[in-house]
Amino acid sequence: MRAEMTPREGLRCGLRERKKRRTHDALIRAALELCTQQGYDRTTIDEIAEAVDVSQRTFFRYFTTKEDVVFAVQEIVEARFLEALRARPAAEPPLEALRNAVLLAWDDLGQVIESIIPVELHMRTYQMIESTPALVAAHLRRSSELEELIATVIAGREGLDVATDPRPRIVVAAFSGVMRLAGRLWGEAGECSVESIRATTEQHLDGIIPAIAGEWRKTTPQRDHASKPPHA
Amino acid sequence: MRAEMTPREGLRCGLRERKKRRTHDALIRAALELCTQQGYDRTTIDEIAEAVDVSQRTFFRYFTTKEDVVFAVQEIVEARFLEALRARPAAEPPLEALRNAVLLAWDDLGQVIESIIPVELHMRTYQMIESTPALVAAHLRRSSELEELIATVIAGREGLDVATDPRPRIVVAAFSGVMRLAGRLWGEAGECSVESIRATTEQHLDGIIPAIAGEWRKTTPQRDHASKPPHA
DNA sequence: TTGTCAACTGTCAGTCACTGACATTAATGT
DNA sequence: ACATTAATGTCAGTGACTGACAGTTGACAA
Repeated sequence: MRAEMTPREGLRCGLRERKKRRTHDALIRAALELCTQQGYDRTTIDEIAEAVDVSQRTFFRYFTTKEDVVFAVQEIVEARFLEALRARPAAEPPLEALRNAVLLAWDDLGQVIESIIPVELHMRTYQMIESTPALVAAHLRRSSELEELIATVIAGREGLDVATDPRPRIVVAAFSGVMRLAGRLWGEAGECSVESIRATTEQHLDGIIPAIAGEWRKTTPQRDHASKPPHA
Repeated sequence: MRAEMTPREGLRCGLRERKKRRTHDALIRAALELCTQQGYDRTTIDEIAEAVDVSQRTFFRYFTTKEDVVFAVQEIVEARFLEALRARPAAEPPLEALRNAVLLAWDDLGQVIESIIPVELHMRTYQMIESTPALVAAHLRRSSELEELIATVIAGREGLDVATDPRPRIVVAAFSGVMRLAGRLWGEAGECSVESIRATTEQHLDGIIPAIAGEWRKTTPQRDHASKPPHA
């Protein structure tokens, strides 16, 4: 009985494992498809289970809550980000490493999740999350748990201990806050492409230092919003 | 039918209003007392309603969700903070204004909420929130809504528009992230006093700029954790 | 004071997320 | 082929929350 399940293991396993993985992914697909179409709270677990032709009870054996299935894919993306962060050269200062890791994670997001759901569905899911209060709450809580992991990685890079030095947690807190802001603005903009969220993310991350430094009245915003950069 | 209710209105009103306010406050007190004692999810709405001697249905006429009653007092504190922020001299740069406003808000917190519940109960509530996943989620969501208001105030101070300039939202995002971090660490520390949370808050806010600036290896942490400043 | 109106409340039935217990089915190793 | 074990289905139950309707009680005018 393991709720956790590294997506790319269980390849050399028996029929039982394959079947499990199939229903697992089918539940995700059905849930996201239904929820993005009719709305999260207008979609019942019974509907999702019925779409995959399993009992409601079985759904709850794969996902402990209704929210869980929505974030199943996010989990993979997060793992990817952490991986990218750990791979960053030690010379980069913390905020820069975070920035580069997250941009890299966006870049090869497609390959990672396409085997489970279409990327377009994942993007729609992201927007649904941002527009559903209950999911926003869950998303924020998950993010704050992720922050703890990130802070530990940053502390490791700098040879510090999160228990005695508050700085890792502080940068990560600032970083995560800005990440969420970017995600939210992207969701509101209605643009559904991976490029646009990448661009929004980059733009806001690069705005952190100037914004924190203060002295706004004597400087101009670090990016001109009227002239958007071309999508890479 | 108004769920919102400025706490200090309804003084010159009739018996009906007074009665309503009494049950409203009684529900808050009962809920917080029960939840902090036996835990949030081991406390049912029926229990709370029964403690105040009203029906479960009546509870839901005062608070739309079980979470709402937990955050009823927080709402007052938040309003207080916004008020303090608006009163900050225009000369202060954004982050400094935020810092000073939040510290002021902590200072006269006692007077504001003592009429509803004992401050000590409010502090215990804060810790309960931080140690209850469902409440952490709700708290984060509420905070993110508050962020939007704060960003507007900051933008107003600087003569900017949040729709065109991302900097207000960025500072606020960083600020809120750090605020939450401070609150969480305070909760884990077990210290239940107002002074200790004030001190933790101040310390972490003052760490933002140095932490963001990077170059950690060439500098020392801006505060020594071994020698705590005396409680004011 | 009394009667009418509107607001507040209680009761009841129902939905939905979620859980424990137990029986059933199906894959696995021998 | 058979015993073992994991996956699933069924069922009953809890707790948060909602709509509908009926009963009560303050407010206010006659």
